[in-house]
Amino acid sequence: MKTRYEPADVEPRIAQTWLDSGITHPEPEGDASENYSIAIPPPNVTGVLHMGHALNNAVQDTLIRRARQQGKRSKWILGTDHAGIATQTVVEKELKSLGSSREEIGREQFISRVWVWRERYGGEIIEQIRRLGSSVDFSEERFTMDEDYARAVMKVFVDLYDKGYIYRDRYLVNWDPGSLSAISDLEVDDREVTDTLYYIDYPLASGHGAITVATVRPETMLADVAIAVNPDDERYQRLIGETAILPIVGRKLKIIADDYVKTDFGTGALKITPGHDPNDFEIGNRHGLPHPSVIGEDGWMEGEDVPERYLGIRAAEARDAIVAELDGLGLIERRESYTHTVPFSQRSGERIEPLISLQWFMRMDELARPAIDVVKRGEIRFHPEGQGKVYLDWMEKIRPWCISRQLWWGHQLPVWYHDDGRTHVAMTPPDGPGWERAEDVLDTWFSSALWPFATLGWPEQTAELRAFYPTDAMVTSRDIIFLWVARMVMMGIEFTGQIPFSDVYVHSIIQAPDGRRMSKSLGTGIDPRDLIDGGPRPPVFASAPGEDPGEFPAYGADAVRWGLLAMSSGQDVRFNEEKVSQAQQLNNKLWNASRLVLQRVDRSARAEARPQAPEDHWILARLERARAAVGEAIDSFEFSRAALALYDFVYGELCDWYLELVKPRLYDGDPDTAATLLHVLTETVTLAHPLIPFVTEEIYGFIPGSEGLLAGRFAGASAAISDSAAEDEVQRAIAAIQAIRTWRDAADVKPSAVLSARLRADGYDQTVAHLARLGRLELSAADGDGDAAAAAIVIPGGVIEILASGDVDLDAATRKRDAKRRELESEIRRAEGKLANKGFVDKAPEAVVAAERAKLEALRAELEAL
RNA sequence: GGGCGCGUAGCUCAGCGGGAGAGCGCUCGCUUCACACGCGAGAGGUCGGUGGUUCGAAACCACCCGUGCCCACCA
Repeated sequence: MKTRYEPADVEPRIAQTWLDSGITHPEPEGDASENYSIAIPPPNVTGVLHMGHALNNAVQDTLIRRARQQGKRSKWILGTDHAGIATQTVVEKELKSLGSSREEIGREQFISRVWVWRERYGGEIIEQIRRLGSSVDFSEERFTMDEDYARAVMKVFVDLYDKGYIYRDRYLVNWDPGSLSAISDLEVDDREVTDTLYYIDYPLASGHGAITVATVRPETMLADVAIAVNPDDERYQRLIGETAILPIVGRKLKIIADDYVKTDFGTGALKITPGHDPNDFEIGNRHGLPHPSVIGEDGWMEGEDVPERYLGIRAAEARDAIVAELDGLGLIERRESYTHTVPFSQRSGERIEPLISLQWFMRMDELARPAIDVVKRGEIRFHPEGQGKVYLDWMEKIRPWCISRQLWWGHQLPVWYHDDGRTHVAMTPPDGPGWERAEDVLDTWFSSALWPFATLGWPEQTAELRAFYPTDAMVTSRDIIFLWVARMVMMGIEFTGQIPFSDVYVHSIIQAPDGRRMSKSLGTGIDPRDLIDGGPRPPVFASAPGEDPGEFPAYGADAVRWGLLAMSSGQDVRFNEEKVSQAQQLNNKLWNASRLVLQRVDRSARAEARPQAPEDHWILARLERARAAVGEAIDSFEFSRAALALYDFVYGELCDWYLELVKPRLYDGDPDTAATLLHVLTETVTLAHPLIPFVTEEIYGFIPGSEGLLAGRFAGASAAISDSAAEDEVQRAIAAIQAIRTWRDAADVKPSAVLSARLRADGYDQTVAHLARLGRLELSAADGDGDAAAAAIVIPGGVIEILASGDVDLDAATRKRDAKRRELESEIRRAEGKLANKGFVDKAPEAVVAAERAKLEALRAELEAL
């Protein structure tokens, strides 16, 4: 065993061992109530691992390993998502670089090309997941485009259509001119844009004056169908019901009244263009207005309402031309610069063009109702709780979902249209001539919504489905609660009659160290692999702009996992490398603590708790507390608490004190000590294993008598071991040793100097040797006589008298004693004041008052001893 | 416009009704036979502000200031 733990030497080997052992593949036996399962949020096949995945995986692996330790059949369902737009875009780019395009090679060719691409690169992310140590069931990998999965998707579509949830309609959609597809509200980002707000006069039909409207999109005026004002707006009362003339086109526009119109914005008069604006679309519907269109799906002007001179030019050009024409007519009253937010496509980055389009929609309100109830009733719990409210708020006002996409890569709709206008929706094509299959595919999230059960073989009633559905936890980040989590709940209930999972853990989004989002293009993104195996730090780590940020050391997957868990909380957090480094040190510490034990115990020794001394009882009690603390933290999804509780135990109790106290007996080769140490070591790596699986597995392999893999080791429930007398004694000894060290430092005593001293204190019967060794004292019995004390160190229950020695700076020691006295006096005053307060004594709980009294007594005794 | 958070040591954060904590950084000391990715000791905070509840507030309430995110249809 090396003096340093080298994760790069260990982790890949251990990962392979786990893979070969089969422990991650449970047999599909029993039912879901006794088993444990998690469905992984399927990464995109185009994906590479990012920090979000790393944290997401760390959390799930911690949960699944803990469940496995508790003896449950535990399955972590693995798979990837076909990710419609993202994947199509990547392959299209590749085609473009070859000088071709999807249009050129045609749909069939294109799709087979995507499959080839997927074969080649789709496995990379799986490889990366393995490198993280994630104990997913690698033997069964799902893909949302697999045949079985596709069948489930088709069945769901057909069923929902038959039930009347899915329908086809002309509706205003978010049209993405970049991907040439409709997209859902959730795939849209708002960005701030500065536009020109034009005030345009629309002459009144009466010939008396004009009504002025404000718009940032004059080109859409060709599709205006009305002008709306607020019914309470006194300025326009008399005009309601009148008619205005649409400039350029000459169409008559009725002036209508609608509450939507704000009186304090623009002119208070709003041109109504239902074909190109979501609000106008709603207003138009309320008033039974038509919704003509003047902009096509490609962003060019088209339609019967477009004058010939504007046909076939881009909307942006049309805007300039129309503004020029209006200027010529003297109808533009004024212009204003106007900054507002407008929607952009998340994928293509293009500005959304709201268009009337014939699309497939899904009515959500009825499906939402039971999905709301299960959260309200607490059958599905969100962690942190607040996220449940976010979910409920969204569900309460859910809107129809546009599920068709004008893409090629995805689940093609099981829909056929006939020349004569008939529509056939079924799992199988219709008979006879004249039918053609719908070209559209489904929104990727439609298939993702079936993930927890379609991955287990649904709609077949498979053994896997029985054993592992419903799953237990869903681990995800906030940004896909609506896109994914909500839809899984709705579909799960609708098609299986059961909730798909009982706990939703919403983890942090890891931000760059400077608080910006992590992104490659910003230079803020971190590739977890660079953290694990070593690699360049991104520019954001530079101490000054332009400076070389250097390289990450090879921290290893354990360190990255522990670091991320320690960082994470209920809210977004900034990445800080120190936590990863802290984890590296923890791993190294555990490694070296193991070396201490393993190099000194006999190979025939076996782990068994055989406590002899007070510190043995103490560490066994502390171990149980740590097990309880870590376990409870994991069970309540408080991972940073779990990580830090482990750290505190390993450093603050095991290494700093127990190993130091036990060394003499260990060096003596005492068999009881060896057995107890092996027991403590085994239980420590077991308790740490869900958080840092690699290093603990490696250590476990070196423990004499260890059997099988730690990853498969059963960790029983915490036993109630406690020995308060021993615990008190050791705590007292620790405090005493610390006091001695502090005193020595203040008195300028060389660390190597051994001082003669007398112990005049009670309660150290079994720990006096520890005081002497770790305090570097030559202790003689307190017989009252002997040399005069040169100084006194206050320890719990008495003092240690230091006899005169050239090693002691008496002045410094005196200063130290005086400082201590002042500190004690001040604390005594505080305690006395508190106890003199009638309110405190009368109203505070008795235990609190008693504790305060005891504290005062102890303080007085200490002062007295000085 | 609604909603959810957050402001605690130089930095990143924990604590969430009874004597201010961790890691890193900083200072001093130490080749102590597991570990210098180490060991020991120490400095450093009017817990964003104001008011209130309470015997007692960093914690609970109100308001204010600062800050982050999510949702939403002001042209």
